[in-house]
Amino acid sequence: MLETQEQRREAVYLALAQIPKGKVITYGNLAKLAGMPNGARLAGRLMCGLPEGSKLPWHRVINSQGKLSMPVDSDGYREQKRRLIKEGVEFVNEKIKLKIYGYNS
DNA sequence: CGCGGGGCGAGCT
DNA sequence: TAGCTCGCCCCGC
Repeated sequence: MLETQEQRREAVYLALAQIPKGKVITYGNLAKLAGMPNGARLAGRLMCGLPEGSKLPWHRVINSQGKLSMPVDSDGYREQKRRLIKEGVEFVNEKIKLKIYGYNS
């Protein structure tokens, strides 16, 4: 199970697809849900390579520090933050309150 | 086949 | 809280 990268990719996508609107999940947790206890970095890599038109809520994926894992001066950062705020997620000093918005299965 | 680096994470100082 | 180190896994050179 989860032998090929395609299977792992699917697993991560499926896990990501079940994150409800208004919630966020960490890379590590996402990988975990996908059946990869130590695939946090892989999850991050997959986010990088996500297709533009993908309906997946990639913006709900952040790092364990409750922050967006990319340069604050990048467009991607602003885009992700904008989408999250639009879903009702609060930011405090560029950080998200995982305690409240964190997703847990 | 080793090496360095990355949208990570946990632990220590 | 900020920085650093170390472990994991995947990729490109």
